Amino acid sequence: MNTAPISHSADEPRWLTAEEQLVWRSYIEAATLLEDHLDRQLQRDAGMPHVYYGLLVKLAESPRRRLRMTELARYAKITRSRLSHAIARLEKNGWVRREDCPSDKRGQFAVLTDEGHEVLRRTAPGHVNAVRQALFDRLTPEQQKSLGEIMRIVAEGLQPREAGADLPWLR
Amino acid sequence: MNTAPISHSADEPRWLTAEEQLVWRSYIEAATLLEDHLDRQLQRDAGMPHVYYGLLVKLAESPRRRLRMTELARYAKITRSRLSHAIARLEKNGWVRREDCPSDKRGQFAVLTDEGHEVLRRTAPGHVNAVRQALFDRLTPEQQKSLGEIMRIVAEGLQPREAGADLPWLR
DNA sequence: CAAGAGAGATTGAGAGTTCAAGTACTGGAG
DNA sequence: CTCCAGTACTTGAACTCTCAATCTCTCTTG
Repeated sequence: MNTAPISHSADEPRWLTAEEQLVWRSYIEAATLLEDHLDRQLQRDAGMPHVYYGLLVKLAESPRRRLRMTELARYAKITRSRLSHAIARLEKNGWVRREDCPSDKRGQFAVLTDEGHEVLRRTAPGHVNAVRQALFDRLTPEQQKSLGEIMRIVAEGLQPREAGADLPWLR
Repeated sequence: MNTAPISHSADEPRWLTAEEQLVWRSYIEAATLLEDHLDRQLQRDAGMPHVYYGLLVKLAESPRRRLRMTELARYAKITRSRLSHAIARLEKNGWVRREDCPSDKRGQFAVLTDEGHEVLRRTAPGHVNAVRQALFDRLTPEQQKSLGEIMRIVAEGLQPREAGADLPWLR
């Protein structure tokens, strides 16, 4: 049975094939479910959404537990605006503190407080466990490796671009 | 050099290995960047976030372009509450209309309007293009296949569970 | 058939995110 | 030194999402 010819004329979009649609659908579903799952887990056990938790982790891994706002935003792949709001909230919780940058009066450091570090220490095991259960425990080593490669490629493709706008790294 | 033995005692959490951390990091980054990218693309070109677009697509694919609220929520992997708010917004735009279910007075159908269908027709090419550019064009056929399998597994693992709470399918 | 458990959907308030605009400062060109 | 384009960060408003009710209706059970 011949269906319409696959002519990729200039304005005829290249629709997703049936297989591609399945892949895409699976991706969307898993990504949605996973993010929701982790958000719930962390909201319940640590009192913050997944993104916020990630910010604390980045800070904990940084020298002197501090990072410039822009840098932290870049690492976390979020906008500066979003980060400002997030840090404001975390500051209210006493988990992060802001500090002026001595060498650049415009600059701010986000600094993980001892209290913030303690929250991480207490909740990290539960979180790792959730990630394992949802992802790693279900995949073969080959699949894990493959997933890493794939996501690295995708992330790279959407990354930095040259500077510009409010989001040097986004678009 | 011997580091601490890898004893998985009951309360000692199984931390992620270095490789696992890299995979997880890549996943988070790619997922964040991708969702943001598509949200921007669709907000700009179609005037709605990615999730809302997905809702219209599901409706368009359904018989008589309609779906019960709960069913639509289940397909889209979101809570009923979220869906209610979303449909309210889409209704304001004139892209969706609600209809009572004749056989169950509690039930509601979300129905795609002609206007809604037209929005999809107009914006689908650009969206498919964005998805291709960000994902499919960068992956080999094997990687695409692999990604599909992986995400299917993950989604399945977080899926339904038995009935209960507000989210029969989410935990 | 009355009672009550449970399903289907919505609501409102609080929390988080986006977008566009604003403030404060830096660094290089003239 | 002065300008000023560009960088660093914040802000407020509009929008979206979550969570805990709430409301209506269905269905089972005694």
